[in-house]
Amino acid sequence: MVSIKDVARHAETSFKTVSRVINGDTRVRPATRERVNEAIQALGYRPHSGARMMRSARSNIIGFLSDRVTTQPHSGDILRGAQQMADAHGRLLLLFNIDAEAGDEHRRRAFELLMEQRVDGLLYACDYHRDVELPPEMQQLPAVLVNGFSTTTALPALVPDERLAAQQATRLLLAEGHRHIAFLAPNPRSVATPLRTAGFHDALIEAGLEPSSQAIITACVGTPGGEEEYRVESALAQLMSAATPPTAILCGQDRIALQLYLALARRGLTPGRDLAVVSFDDQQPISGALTPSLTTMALPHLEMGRQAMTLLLEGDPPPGTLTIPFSTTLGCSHRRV
Amino acid sequence: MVSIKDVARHAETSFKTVSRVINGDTRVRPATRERVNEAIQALGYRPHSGARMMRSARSNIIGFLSDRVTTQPHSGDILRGAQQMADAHGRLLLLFNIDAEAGDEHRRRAFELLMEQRVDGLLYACDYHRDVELPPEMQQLPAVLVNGFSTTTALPALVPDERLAAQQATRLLLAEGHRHIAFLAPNPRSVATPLRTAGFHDALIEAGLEPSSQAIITACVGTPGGEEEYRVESALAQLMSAATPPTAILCGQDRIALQLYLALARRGLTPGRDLAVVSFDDQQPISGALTPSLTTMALPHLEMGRQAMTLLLEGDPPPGTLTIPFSTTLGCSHRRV
DNA sequence: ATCGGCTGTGACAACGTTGTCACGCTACTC
DNA sequence: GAGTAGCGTGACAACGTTGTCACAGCCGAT
Repeated sequence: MVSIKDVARHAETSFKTVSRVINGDTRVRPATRERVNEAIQALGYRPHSGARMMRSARSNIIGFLSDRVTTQPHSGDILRGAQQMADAHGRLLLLFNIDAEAGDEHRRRAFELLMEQRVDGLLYACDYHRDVELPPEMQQLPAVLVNGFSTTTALPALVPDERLAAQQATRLLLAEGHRHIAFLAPNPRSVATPLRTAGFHDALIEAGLEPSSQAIITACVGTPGGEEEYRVESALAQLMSAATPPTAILCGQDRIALQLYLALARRGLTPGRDLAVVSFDDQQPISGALTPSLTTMALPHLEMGRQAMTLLLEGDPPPGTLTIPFSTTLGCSHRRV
Repeated sequence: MVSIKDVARHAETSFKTVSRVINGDTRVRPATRERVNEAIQALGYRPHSGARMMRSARSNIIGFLSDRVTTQPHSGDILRGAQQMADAHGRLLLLFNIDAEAGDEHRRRAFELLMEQRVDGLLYACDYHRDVELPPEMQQLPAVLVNGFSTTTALPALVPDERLAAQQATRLLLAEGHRHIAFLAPNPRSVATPLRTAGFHDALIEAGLEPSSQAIITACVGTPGGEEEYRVESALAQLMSAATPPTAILCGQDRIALQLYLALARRGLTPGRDLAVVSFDDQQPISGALTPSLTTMALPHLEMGRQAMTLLLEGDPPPGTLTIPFSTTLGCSHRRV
């Protein structure tokens, strides 16, 4: 491998001057600088990050520890956002993904390996919004938690603003004139569920409606096997047979919306025409394929990844949880009946 | 930061002996080894990868250059698989994701940055199965291409076996007794489309059927805007109004299957009961939410990631393209009418 | 003419680690 | 009892880079 000394020899100067050129030191005569740059080109010289690291005690590498990320579809957007901002700051991302099956000691080892690489900071990303128990040693370096929060550690954390999103989604339906809105709630064990329910309530109260008069049905439950089971067909049957059936349905997840689309189709009903539908998540494979197009609150995964990295690199992030708003993906499904 | 010399001082030995202990050299007296290990624990010593790198000219890091991976849902499984095997071999993954918007010079820079980190090898992952133009400098180090192939470079490559998968999927339907099978083909501009079509033909011929008598309809076309447009509703109408309507439909993509489910529901038809349906990809958000459960040929993304990394680390992979079989996700939708 | 400061350059040490070589000690062979 | 082999250990150099310091040459101010 060609080193800085080879370049110096080729450019007929000292290797120190080459170092200066590489690091943009202004105190190099233009002619010398030119010679050095030519030599670098000619020899295909690449600075050795290891040696740099040793001298400067910085690696320009950020560790990305992901807790089952990429298991859930599209949560990889966190990674993508983080990568974008890391790149913008001239950093690289060292990835370590912990699979669901892996135990705590695996996570500890992952952390250890990243530390050996002398990463300058750490992002810890969760696959879905949840409370995560972090090993205390994680406080040894600047770290930001993404898509999760930690009650045991005082780390800055970024989570999606579930409550606000639910409020916004409900407002969309209220603005279309709906007064009977049902909520098909996701898995009650999910952190997001009570928050989305609360946001639903917020909007109703704001509109002068009585939350208790609106139907909330749990449409997804976890099975003992860890799988999730959906009960949308029966929920819809229950809703439609009520004294005053809803004219709009807020789905707690795109998967629920998908099932609702199917259940409606079986009844000869079309979302956005016979019944308004709004959903959460904006999972592309679903939201991009449903017709009529689904109006859904898009999880800000990309944005969280970007902001987390920015926070880590620019800010001196205060401990505490920051909420990031969803964005609204407007389709036709929420339109006025 | 605590160094090897601090450990040596604490263990009352030379720093060289500490180095031996760390590197598992057997020629260290057990008592000494014990002392050293205690010192390492006590001081929280972590070897400095940069220094190691400099001495050994190896980084134990594999570069993962991804061409828009994580843009497509679930292609992140390639990353996950690669990570699994890298970990199993004691390597770390340095990620660089190139977004769709980015130009060629961005990719070149990404490569350059990975080289500066002295990665021991490189995985180049595509978001979907396609031909990819690679910069020639990529041949400077061991590299494997995943989910794509390169006609301009002689690199080992791994791609999903589209043709075989289509044949297997079709066989499933034939085994259920179907003799009239339609194929709703994906975007004709996709590399997978002709291969899946060929596999469909293979199975028909194998079963003594005349391919030309089976309907093939393109159900997805690219729009000038880069988006994809689905035409499943009209395709189904066309199929069902034919003289001999199909009793089974092979969908070229899960997204098509999703639309087919909806179109069938509108007609009061149920997949797996009134009409057999088999699909490709196994995109979790769709395949996990459709009822009746979808029978679909699962893209071997995880497996490709694993094998690519294994090839890179263990084998001396020969140039050329290797095909990896899909796995079959059995649902109810392919069942006998 | 002398001095002080600025500019461009280079010599040298240091970062933390591993490879090479050599040393002293023990245990075995003849 | 001398020679030899091997084991455990340490001294030292080297990896490629940057930080510190010094020096030579030039300029303008005194």
